[in-house]
Amino acid sequence: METQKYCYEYPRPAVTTDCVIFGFDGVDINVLLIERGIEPYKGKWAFPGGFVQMDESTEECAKRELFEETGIKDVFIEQLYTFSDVKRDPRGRVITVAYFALVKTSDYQLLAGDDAIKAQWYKLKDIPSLAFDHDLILRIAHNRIKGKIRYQPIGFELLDSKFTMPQLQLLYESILEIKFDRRNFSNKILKTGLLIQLEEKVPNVPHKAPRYLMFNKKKYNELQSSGFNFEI
Amino acid sequence: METQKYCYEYPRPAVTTDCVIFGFDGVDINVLLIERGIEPYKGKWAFPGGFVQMDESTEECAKRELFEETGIKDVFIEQLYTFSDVKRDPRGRVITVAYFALVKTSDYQLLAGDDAIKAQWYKLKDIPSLAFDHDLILRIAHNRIKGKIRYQPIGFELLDSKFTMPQLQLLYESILEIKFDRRNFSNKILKTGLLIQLEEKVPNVPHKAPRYLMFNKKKYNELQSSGFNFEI
DNA sequence: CTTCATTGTGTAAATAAAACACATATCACT
DNA sequence: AGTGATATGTGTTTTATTTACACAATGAAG
Repeated sequence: METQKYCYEYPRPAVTTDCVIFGFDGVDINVLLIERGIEPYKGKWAFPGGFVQMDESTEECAKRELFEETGIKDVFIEQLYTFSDVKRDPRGRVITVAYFALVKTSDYQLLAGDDAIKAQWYKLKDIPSLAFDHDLILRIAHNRIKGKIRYQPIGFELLDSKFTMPQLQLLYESILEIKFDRRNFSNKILKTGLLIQLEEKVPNVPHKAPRYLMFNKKKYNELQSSGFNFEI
Repeated sequence: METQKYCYEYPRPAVTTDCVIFGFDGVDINVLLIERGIEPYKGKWAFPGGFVQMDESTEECAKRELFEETGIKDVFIEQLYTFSDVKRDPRGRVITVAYFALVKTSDYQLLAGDDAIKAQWYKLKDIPSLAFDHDLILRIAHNRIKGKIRYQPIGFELLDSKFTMPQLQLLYESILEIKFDRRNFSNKILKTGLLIQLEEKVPNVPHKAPRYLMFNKKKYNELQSSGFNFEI
């Protein structure tokens, strides 16, 4: 065929990347999905992603596709897992290297929806059945951030620079899907010495107002380089 | 060219797998390496691995190549990481999915060395500089087993089915590169209920003989399915 | 000035981890 | 047979961490 111009001695699988972007909106954990405009799985939702080019690493590919399909850039992504089931893509042999990230939804503006590609945040608990093996990928990605958030203070980056203890607790609870005792959670977090307590309080609430807190990133970096380990 | 018979509309990277097999010989941690017989890196040592075929997953490929190059089979391997640097292979664009495993060297017989391919165990501390980016892959794999051994009882599988408490402690200490208090280590391990204590003792030692122990795999599976978490 | 909802700050009890001591088994040597 | 050297088996005590739990204080609404 005329268009089949890249030829090799042995057959090669196609290689794609996919991005599982978790976004916290202050209340819920969301996942960034794309509505597929073409077959296979036309009309179904899937993770942003696409084919790896010859001059880019898989990580660069994941970031590029994420930007092209959703308008989101400058995200710190991490490799999740490589999915290589022979039958995972009906188009043929496709291996995908999946990446994940955890961001604050308000930091990013999604592409307008009138495009061929429609990008949208879905609440984690409302995710529909996805294209390809993306249900599996999502489950593995969610497990990964559950493990990660307990040992790295990534949680703080999902809130505004000023936040409250109840907000922080809600965030941890919604990712880990467990409940903490309010008093124990507060004690444990404060004991790390990584939070700066401001005098300012949340205005206009019909009850005792919580104080604002800030994450002490400088202190965290110091502690980290002296062998300290964060843990919730 | 006549042999270039697999053609695609867009260029595709080649996909390979590599296996980092750690082997415990009762004293040291070893790594299984292959001496390369052809360019590039001819004469250098590298991990067993090779090109993914169209009818196999990357995991199946890793196991197949491991068997073909070393004679080792029936190993439980786990995915480590996918390396995709554009320049990581001088032959062209090659993405590799790396796997790792931790085994007992005495369980496996390596292929005879008169073959084109020479497979050999190297002590972890005596590893030479490796082909491709395999130094990097090794470093990442070693960090992974350090983390893994604390949360999964993989250590037990590196010893004979009958082993002693001092042997087990030595194994943990050599992988983790830390020392445990003999009595606390023993208490903690026994408290899990995962060890069966035999009456039989080690013969011909010039001191009080330790009893043999066995790992209670059945009980571990039961506990695991009811949500128990192993931790050292 | 009372009510409601929610925050701030503990303390006591339970559990887990770390530090520590003595009796015992086996071989080698006298 | 007795003694010494070496390493195991089995605790207890002390310390630190985690969990459970209670009451006073704040700010808006009625």
